Parts: sequence; C-alpha cells; structure tokens
Amino acid sequence: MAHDKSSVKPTEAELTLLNVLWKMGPATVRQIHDVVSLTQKTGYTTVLKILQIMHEKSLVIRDESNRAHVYAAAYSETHTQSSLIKDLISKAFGGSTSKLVMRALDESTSAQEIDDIRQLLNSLEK
Amino acid sequence: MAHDKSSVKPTEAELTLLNVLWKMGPATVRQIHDVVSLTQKTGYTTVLKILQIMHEKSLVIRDESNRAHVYAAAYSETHTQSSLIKDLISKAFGGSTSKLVMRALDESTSAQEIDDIRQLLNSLEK
DNA sequence: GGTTAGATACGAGTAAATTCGTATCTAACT
DNA sequence: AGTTAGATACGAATTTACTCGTATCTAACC
Repeated sequence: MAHDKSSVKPTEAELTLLNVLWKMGPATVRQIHDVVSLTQKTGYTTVLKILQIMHEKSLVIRDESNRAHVYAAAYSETHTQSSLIKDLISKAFGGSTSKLVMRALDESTSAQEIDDIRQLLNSLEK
Repeated sequence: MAHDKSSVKPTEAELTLLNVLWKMGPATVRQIHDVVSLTQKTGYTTVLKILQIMHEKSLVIRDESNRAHVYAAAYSETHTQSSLIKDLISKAFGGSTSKLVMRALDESTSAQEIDDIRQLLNSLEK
C-alpha cells in the first residue's frame, strides 16, 4: 500500500516545491527555481532533480509536450495537509486528533483565529 | 542554534522510543526493547544504538551509575509535541495555526472533542 | 548549416537515518 | 579463579534525501 492515496508524505525539500506549485499552479523548472531562489540558495539542477524524483513517486504530474516540461502537483494542498496531519497524529499524539488540536492552540492564538475555529466547530456539530 | 530548545525534532525511530519513555518513565535498553518488540521486529542492538545517538543529540539523558544504563526523555512529551506541530505549521500551513486546526478537525470529530476544544478556546480568550 | 542558449538526463558524492553483527567488558555465580 | 550471562561500544552496510557538476540534446537564431 505504499502508494495509497491517503499516505502522501513529501519530504521537506519536496514540500518546498509543492508549496510553490500550489501557489503558482503548473510551472516549469525555471519558474519554480526562480521562486525558490528568492529565499534559498538552491541550484537549478537540484530543483530539477527533485522534481524528477517527485515525478517517479507520482507526487507531481508532468506535461512533456513542450521542451520545458511543465510540472503540477498531483495532490491538492488540502489533501496533502490532511495526510501530513494524520501522520503526525498517529506518531506523536497516540492517534488523538483533539490532543493535537489542543496542543496547537496556545496563548499566541489570535482572537480572529479563535473565532474562525469556533465557527468551524459550530458547523461540524450539524 | 541547532540545539535551541524550541526545535526538538526527533526522527521517526527516535519518536517511537520516546513514546515508550514517556509512557514508562526512565528505563533500561532491555525494558525499552521489550516494549518495542511487542509491535515491531527491531533488534536489541538497534534500540541501543538509537538511544546512544539520541544521547549524543541530547534527546535523552542517561544514568550510567548501574551496569544497565537508564535512559529518560530529555524533553517532555508536551514540549516535543508542540515543537513538532510548530514545524509542521511552518512547513505545510504557511505558518497559520488555525489552518492546521481546521484541517485536523473533520466530520469524524466527536461531540465530546468539540466541547473540549470550545472550553480551551474560552480559556485562551482571557 | 553552424552556433548557442537553455532545457533534460545522468551519475556521483555527501550526509543522515536505520539496521545489526561482532567485539569487548564486567559482575556474579560456581 | 574461571565461566558465563548480559550489558555497552564500535564499525560497517543499507537506504533515503539532497546536492550539484557534467553530458547531452534541440529549437531557433544568424
């Protein structure tokens, strides 16, 4: 079940690239590298290689019809986030979602965030 | 700042052993291995080696006064959980705690859990 | 048609995580 | 004192994640 849709677990470097793809939409290696370069000193071929590996793992899809291949995330940001959270919950919170949530919330949580979460709780109750 | 208290990030195998230590309290390699063996086929020396590495990293403390060294977690479960969550929030949720919380909560959340979280929100507001 | 800018492919080197076999040491039993 | 059960230390092999240099290919310009 290594390729079960529910267990998408990109590595740290992969997640960096996925964040770019989710934000920009489908993009070439050049475009992705340009964005990544703004905050990191990663080489072009490093980005290329990671995307190739992600393609092998089916974390991204690739359009090869043009010379510069166009990459896109294979899974939505939402889906990947859920997958990463589930993984963390099982490994560090004994499987308890509410333990994770309660640990995530602390005194630094803004009033706005608290309100947003209340609304969500209300909607879940129905 | 590699040893900053706020950035405790045990690996997966390390987390498995920490979970045992948090549950049992200080324990010998033998005791830890016995527990781990219940659910995994990990060798005794593997557990020993990982604990030695964790000791080098200061993830555990070690009492060497007896022949069988006694290991204990260097950081509390709570602290480590917070650290892991912060890491995930920064890498996969654009730094937004509420996004993580809202992604964690779904239709499977029980009424009891919802209530618990509401209470926590109320207490945070003060 | 030759040059070149810009792209992918490939291979290799490094580092970290994980695994475990073997060596060695020592306390305690006989 | 010798044997041994049970402990730690050590080193090596494997796997995965990164990183990047170099080779190569090709479309397009002159």
